[in-house]
Amino acid sequence: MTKLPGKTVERLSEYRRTLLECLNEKRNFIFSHDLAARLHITAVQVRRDLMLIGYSSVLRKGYDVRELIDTIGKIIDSDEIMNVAVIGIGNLGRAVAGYFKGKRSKLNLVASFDSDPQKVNKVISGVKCYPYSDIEKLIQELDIRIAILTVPPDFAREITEEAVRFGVKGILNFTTIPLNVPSGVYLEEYDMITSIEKVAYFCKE
Amino acid sequence: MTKLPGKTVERLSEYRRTLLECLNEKRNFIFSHDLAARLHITAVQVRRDLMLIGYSSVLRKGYDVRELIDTIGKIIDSDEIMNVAVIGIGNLGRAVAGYFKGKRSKLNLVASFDSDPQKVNKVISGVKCYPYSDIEKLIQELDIRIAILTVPPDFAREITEEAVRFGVKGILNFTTIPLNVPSGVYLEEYDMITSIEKVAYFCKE
DNA sequence: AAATTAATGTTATAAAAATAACAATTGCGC
DNA sequence: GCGCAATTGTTATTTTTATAACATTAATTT
Repeated sequence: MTKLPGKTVERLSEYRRTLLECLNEKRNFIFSHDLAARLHITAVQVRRDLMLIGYSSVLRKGYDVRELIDTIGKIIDSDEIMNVAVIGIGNLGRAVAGYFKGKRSKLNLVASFDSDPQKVNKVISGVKCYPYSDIEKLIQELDIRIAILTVPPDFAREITEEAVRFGVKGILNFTTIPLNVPSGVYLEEYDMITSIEKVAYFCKE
Repeated sequence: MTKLPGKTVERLSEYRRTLLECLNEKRNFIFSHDLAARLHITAVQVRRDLMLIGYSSVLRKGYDVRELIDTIGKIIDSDEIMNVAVIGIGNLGRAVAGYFKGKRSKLNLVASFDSDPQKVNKVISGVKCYPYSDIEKLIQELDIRIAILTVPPDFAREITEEAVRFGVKGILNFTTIPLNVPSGVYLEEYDMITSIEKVAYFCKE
């Protein structure tokens, strides 16, 4: 299938998590407008996204929750497990690592990296921390495909360059340093300061 | 001035930080294409954004860095200092609080809140932590306008409801719980899990 | 069983955002 | 001064994203 719009992918991720909550509540069917209401979007948006992934419900009693979870998984998950590393295990790195704990999914957090000798070789937030000098070896041995970058700004560029060189295919950049990566590597940037300043702008006056 | 597009506001925040770096490097003028290159966007995008804020350089030796910093400030900053609180001072809350440290800007981090008695009444990541029971009093006394929400998911809804009731005007939601707020309150949601799953989707195959 | 209701999938339209096109201005070299 | 190159500000176009419109289908009511 040709690649979906970025925004649709984001929402599919949200739909799935909402649907998993539904299962917890023993809800096996859900209408488009219910799903929409939980996420504060419109029912049309939901139906349009599901159209794009080719899902359709036979019944008119809403979507089959389990079935939809599976369908979304087939679209947005990779076939095999994809390994992830957190680079920089400070406060932010630990927060991110925490999200993986106890979750079984296609995304597997297999390592973290840090320069601090106090952290190296310890298990932090559920994942073992390695020194930066091991990055080459471990990206290859553990088949790490995704790097989550939570290092201090000054390290961001060189660490990225290494990670990409040794085979990482996707980067989620939480540093304030804009990165550039070769084509074939997907980069998603998230800048907290920008988000905070945006909130400030839109709530002033 | 009528409100700018959200994406433009985000970029203005990034422009300003890049320009501040320029000042550190003793660069007093910068071309649109230089600024663009540093952020990995196009020069046209830069010029269009600056057009929207009505900035224009008289010289053809690039933009006056200092002047542009000021101009952007006039647009995206509020007139008076705006006070901010971090709600939930776990790993993520501390990471966010850390960004404010030592930065003098129109955004002032004045408090954090947490339920943990170990944290309450201590200074953590440069900001004093208060118990949730003080939220009403402190939002009013300290004139807190912006809340950054980094609490465990189960608390998100009720804390938000309180914060809004007591006068908060902007919320940056880092929890995975979708919030809804009355009109007049600006809400920006950021979902790390979604970002990670998005990276996984776009870098597979 | 026909009419009504409620939900869906899809096409059409609108709004937002990014990109391209281009005229206008300035600095510079000659 | 004059022409050339570089850079800008702005309008026009394209692309992306969201919303609206609507025909269709299954359940429900009468």
